[in-house]
Amino acid sequence: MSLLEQLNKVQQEAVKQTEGPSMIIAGAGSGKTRVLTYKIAYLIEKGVDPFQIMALTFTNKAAREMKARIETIVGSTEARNVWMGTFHSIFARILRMEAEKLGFPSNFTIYDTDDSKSIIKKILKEQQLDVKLYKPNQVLSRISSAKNNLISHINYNNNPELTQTDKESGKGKIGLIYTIYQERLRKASAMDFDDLLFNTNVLLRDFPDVLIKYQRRFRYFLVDEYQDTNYSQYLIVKRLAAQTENLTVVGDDAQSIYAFRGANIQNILNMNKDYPDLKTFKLEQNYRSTQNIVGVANAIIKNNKKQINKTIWTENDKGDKLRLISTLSDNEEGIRVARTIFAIKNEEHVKDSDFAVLYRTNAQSRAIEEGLRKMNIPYKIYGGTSFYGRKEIKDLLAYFRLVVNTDDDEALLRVINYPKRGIGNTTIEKLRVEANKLNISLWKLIESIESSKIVPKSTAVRIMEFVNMILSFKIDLKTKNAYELADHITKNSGIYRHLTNSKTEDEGVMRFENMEELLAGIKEFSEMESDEEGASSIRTLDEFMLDIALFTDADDKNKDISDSVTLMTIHASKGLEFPYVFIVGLEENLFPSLLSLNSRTELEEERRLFYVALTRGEKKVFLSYSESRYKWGKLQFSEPSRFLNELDPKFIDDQTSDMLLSSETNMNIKGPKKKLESSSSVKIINKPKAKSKEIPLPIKAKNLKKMDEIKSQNQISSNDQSNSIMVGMEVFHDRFGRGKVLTIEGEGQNRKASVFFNNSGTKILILRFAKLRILKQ
DNA sequence: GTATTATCTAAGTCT
DNA sequence: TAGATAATAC
Repeated sequence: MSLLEQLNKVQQEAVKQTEGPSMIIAGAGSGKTRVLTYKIAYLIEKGVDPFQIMALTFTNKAAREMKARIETIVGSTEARNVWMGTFHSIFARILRMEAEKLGFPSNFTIYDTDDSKSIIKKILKEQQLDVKLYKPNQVLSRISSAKNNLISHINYNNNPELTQTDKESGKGKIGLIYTIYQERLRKASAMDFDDLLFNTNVLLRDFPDVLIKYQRRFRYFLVDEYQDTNYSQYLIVKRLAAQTENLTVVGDDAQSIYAFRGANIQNILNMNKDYPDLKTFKLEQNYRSTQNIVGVANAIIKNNKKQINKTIWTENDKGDKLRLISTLSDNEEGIRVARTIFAIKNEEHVKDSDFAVLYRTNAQSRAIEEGLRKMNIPYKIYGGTSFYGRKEIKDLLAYFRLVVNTDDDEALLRVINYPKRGIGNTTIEKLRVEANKLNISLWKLIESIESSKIVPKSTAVRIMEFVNMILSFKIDLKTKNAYELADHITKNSGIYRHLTNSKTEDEGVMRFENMEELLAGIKEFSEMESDEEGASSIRTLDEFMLDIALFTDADDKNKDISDSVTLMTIHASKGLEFPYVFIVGLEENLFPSLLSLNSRTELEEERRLFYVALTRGEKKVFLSYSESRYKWGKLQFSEPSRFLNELDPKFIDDQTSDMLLSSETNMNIKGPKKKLESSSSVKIINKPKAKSKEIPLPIKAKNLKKMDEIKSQNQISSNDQSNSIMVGMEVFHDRFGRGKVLTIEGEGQNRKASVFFNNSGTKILILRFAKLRILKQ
């Protein structure tokens, strides 16, 4: 079978081991995804019904990619029937089908972290607890880890160990908060992320018939990134697979980086205890990276004590040594990264999308972004405030949520007075107190607000208008398609008018466009054919809302298409690969994080994180650190990361800037080291001074000053002809030779031309750097 | 009830 | 620095 021929020996054996429990320990870049997809394809070709296969991945993106790959092997009709997705999305789907058994409606809302946090804050207020002591994030993570270990609020309060710990830290009320929190979720017909897994366990534990149903339905289970599963996920898999034990888990203990979220590495280490006849396969050959990269990564991970013994090796080229970039400030770090990318692009003729910049924290993206913008290099950021995290998007989605599930208190509170309709804080507070007293959702209270005497009559009228509006939307839920209804809601709720009015300023324009983008997305969804069996012919808004809370930025399909540099956290980069990788911010207290230095386990997780980052690289890896960095608006000095000391010098090229620049750009950025150092050190010292000078200036003058700064920094070479180049001219480029200008874009610094060169095809050039000579006007 | 201003405090990673 | 919340004026 040709399928197997594309795999190495161990990979083949892993694929052919279809029956019974098996574990694949897959080193970084060893073709893990390949094995997983081929195994699924192999099962299907062997005659297994795709409906009987469940494949669990870590991200939606991974699921989508895997599905696409399987499609190319077995065809789309077969591939589409495999149940493939994240734990959260797959089990949300099952929970919706079985919801009433647990006392939930099938259209329950999934609360995201913001919703959860806002509930916690309200509870703290009601209970008059100190927000500084009970930090919402901490409370939430305590609750979350309880849930991930399947400790219900009842068990929590009955667990002396847990309650004792809370008391000792002065937070004895966490158990109570947990209880109230769960009540609120229940009242709102909502589940948070952890509940999706927790309640799946409850379902499979308390309803044997349901368990049997799914055990019969699914005969083959495959779990990707098994090292990052938590107890809750582990138990779901164990329960479902108990019947056939046709379970394949794939993972790499060296890449376990989600312990903070409850991931338990024991799940992988103890596999053979749960399954005595477990077959284990080790994939140790790396197909991704150069020998140098593999060598560095191996040396780094050796510093960790706990790990499964394995040796990653590669037949790939030796490759270049890893390069170290050292800068004086975070801004300079951004510029240096950008310049290096620019130089490599020119030198090696590679795409923007061949580059990734990886960092430990999202906050680091800004300096990098600035650098890239200055060099006109397109980039896309994954994570951070995602599209769905934007205020205007959340507001609009809140309307949709409320229409789907009127008990969704968080959604209601978001929109009851947005846009303003005269229902202010005092009223809302009254309603909340009353609803809590009656133990009902806000909607149930306001539905019959007229007959109660909670608020003055004029306010009650306004509330009724709101209620009727939502009800009028709800009528159309099953008759209109998602887009028609979404559009209708947007226009009739006042949101459309509100955003149109705010369009006068730059930020307003963006919000308006975001709204349009969301609607466009819903339109696309409405026109898509449903792949559910027996689904009705129209795709409705409640279908669209099903797992919208589970979508993240990384799932944005549009991002995959554009040719641009990728910026993301190392966590988000897991499973991905790029020819050129920059790992930035390698400084003590940043990477490893200050918060990880208390324990060996946490430090080892940071080191695994570094390992993951290194092993993303295919051809070249750059490591950068800065001697100072802005944190909380203040300049902080930093020392190089301890991880840099762990690097084996024989893999490292420690000549910083000069080596990085190609001859071509070198001409433009002549003597960069000296210039940069002096200019940036001046910048650091001057920063506070400049600031105090700036304060009295009116805003406009301040902006002008900033523009000047940017301009002067960007004045790398004053190329005289660059502005006189026009479409149609014949030009000469030092490297590409003779060419013809096809189009011109941008102004001044940003002026770009696409030029067709006789020898090397069409190139987009930034005129400021390209040094084109005009041959013929 | 709403708009504007002042003050506080937070940034660790994600479904 | 920036977003969230509290305080203040209208």
